[in-house]
Amino acid sequence: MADPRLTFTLHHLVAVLDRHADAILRRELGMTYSQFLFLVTLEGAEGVDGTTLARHLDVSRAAVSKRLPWFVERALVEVRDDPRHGRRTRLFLTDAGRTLARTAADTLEDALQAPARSDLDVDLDALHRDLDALLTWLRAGLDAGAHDAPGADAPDDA
Amino acid sequence: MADPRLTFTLHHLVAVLDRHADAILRRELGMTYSQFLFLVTLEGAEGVDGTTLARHLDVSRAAVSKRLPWFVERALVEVRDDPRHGRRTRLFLTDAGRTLARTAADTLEDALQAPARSDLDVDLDALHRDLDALLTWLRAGLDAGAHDAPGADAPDDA
DNA sequence: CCCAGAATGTCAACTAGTTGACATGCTGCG
DNA sequence: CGCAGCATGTCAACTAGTTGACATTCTGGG
Repeated sequence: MADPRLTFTLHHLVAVLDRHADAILRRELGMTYSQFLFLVTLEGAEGVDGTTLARHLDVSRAAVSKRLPWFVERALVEVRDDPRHGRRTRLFLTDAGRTLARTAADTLEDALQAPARSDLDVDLDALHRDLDALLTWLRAGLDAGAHDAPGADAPDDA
Repeated sequence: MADPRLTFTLHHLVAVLDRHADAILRRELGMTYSQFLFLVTLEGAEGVDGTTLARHLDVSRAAVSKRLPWFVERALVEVRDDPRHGRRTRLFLTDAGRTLARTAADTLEDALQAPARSDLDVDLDALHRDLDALLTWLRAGLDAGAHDAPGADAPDDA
């Protein structure tokens, strides 16, 4: 990374994508990109507790704890007590939450990915495979070389 | 993006890269990844004013304004008045700042990119080309389709 | 020349995350 | 059983950004 351009391109790309997705969702659905991420992530892991959702979102437990009331007030997410564990809660999408997550996903699909697949001369699937390989390699390297570097752990989903 | 996995992989990859780079720099040089970004970005644009540096960093003017004293106190960055413009300042790396930026870049190179090039079965240059193409396409699409979506502007460097 | 308007750096108030501490509940070893 | 230890959710304090407002400085068209 003495030549850090690949990393820079990645950062830039993510920033532009996020901004664009955020603008679309705000305009079309009055929601934020990170609200979308929250809902979609939960959709893919329904019934998990807060700790697990935090791990899926790559965010702290406290962050999830602070954001939850917003979704509950709007009846997008339901928090149920775990009957087997007084401390733990289980999180579910309501029907409205699921519908919103899917509508948002479709909106982004139509606005971004579909156009990209049709007019861009890049094989997105191959690209995705390479990025995945890179990610996997990185994680392996981290676990191996990092005696003192903590970072995220618990290979539970990815 | 009804199938948002490419975006997710990108986010994940960037997060892992940043965490790893941050850990390395903290351990080896007692500095933060975002401090490194600040220095490297300035190295590539020496003499710019705060507004321009903010644009290069993809961050607000206020953010640069708040961070500058930290670098100046440590004699890594020098702020000179622009003789032609009483309000504007021009920003330069000191020798120490330049040295630190380069050491940090080399450290990351050794720890990440070099190993990746040697044991990873991914063509990083091709990957970079594809990401660049995607980024370029995205930006073009934004400028074209976004009547109301503001976003960043001023095609000045990238 | 002059003044409307834009650009610059900074400030205050806010936002969404972090870490570390805590009370509480569960688990398993003796 | 009992209790040491871990996991869970939440809180307070902090961090690094944001936006919007501001004073100040420059610029350009009458």
